[in-house]
Amino acid sequence: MGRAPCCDKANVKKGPWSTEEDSKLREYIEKYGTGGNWIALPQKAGLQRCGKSCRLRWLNYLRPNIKHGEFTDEEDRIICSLFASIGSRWSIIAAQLPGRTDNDIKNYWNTKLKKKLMAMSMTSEPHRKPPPFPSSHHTPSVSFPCLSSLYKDCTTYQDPTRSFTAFEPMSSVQADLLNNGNTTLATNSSLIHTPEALVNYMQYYPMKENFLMFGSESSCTSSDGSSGHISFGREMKQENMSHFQGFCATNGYEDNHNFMLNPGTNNGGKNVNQWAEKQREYNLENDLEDFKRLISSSGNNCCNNNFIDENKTQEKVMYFYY
DNA sequence: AATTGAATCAACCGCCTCCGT
DNA sequence: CACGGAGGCGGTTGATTCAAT
Repeated sequence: MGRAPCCDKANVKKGPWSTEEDSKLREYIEKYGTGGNWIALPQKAGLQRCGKSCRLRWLNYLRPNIKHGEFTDEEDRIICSLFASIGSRWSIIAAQLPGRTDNDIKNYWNTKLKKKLMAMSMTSEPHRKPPPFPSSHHTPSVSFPCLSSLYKDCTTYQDPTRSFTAFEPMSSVQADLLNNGNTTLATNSSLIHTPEALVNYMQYYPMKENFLMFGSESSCTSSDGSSGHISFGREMKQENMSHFQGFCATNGYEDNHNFMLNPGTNNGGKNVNQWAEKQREYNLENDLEDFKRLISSSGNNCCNNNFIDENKTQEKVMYFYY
């Protein structure tokens, strides 16, 4: 037996809203508010609609200050940046764009922006190949000295075309992004911060579910793990953390932060890194406030936010996947 | 002008989370 | 702690509009 429906499906109207219905709903809410009870609202307002439908209509269309029409370049940039940082958390993205609804942004992304970015990428760099696997002569130009040592560990890399096997593809993405010639990459909290970088990433290394990267592309503290911040990917639940493998690249592998993995041992040419310590710090589920701060700091120099200790120079990046 | 396929976007569905009991 | 109801969310659908032929 399934859950009880939220309303009497037989007696509610579905489909597009008429102007009369819109008027009724708008007038009622302007006069009485929602009363904190959407389920009861349609009856009170004289509407033969499901409460959820009323809520959706109000939030997405009728409420004041809703912005319709073309998205601006700035809005595009914000959407790209946040999508790269948090994935399809449309309500959170919408919260950063006054007047825009999650539904709007979702539709815009799915129907236009994604294609726009792809087209932009293909037009600007039609010859572009997947980022080559980095070698010792392919050291990132932006301050990321740790990557050179990281590359040395990537000896098992076999197929540069697809998939996140071991650690290497992600590091090549990282290197490519950093070599993208885009200065914002080095200063903002989101590594994939520009449309071009995002497209480049998506094109060759499609986003995997449950992928998350910790760390900073810029200076970070090294002693307590407090500098690590979510740079890219999606949330992961704490109960899944034990299934993660990953690595940590720092200037000194001896570090053992509470959110870090122990450095991988070389096992027949393969890195075998194990989740080693506490897992709490950067779980989006648990740290919504930190996460919000991260979002709100997007676009600011990372040294000004709470996640970065500007006095420390050691750099690190962590990738986790499963 | 008619047809057809693509694009758009409002709305729905079902799952998850939160909160009161 | 368990349960149930309501709100919230993201994915998907389908009607409508647009563009190409």
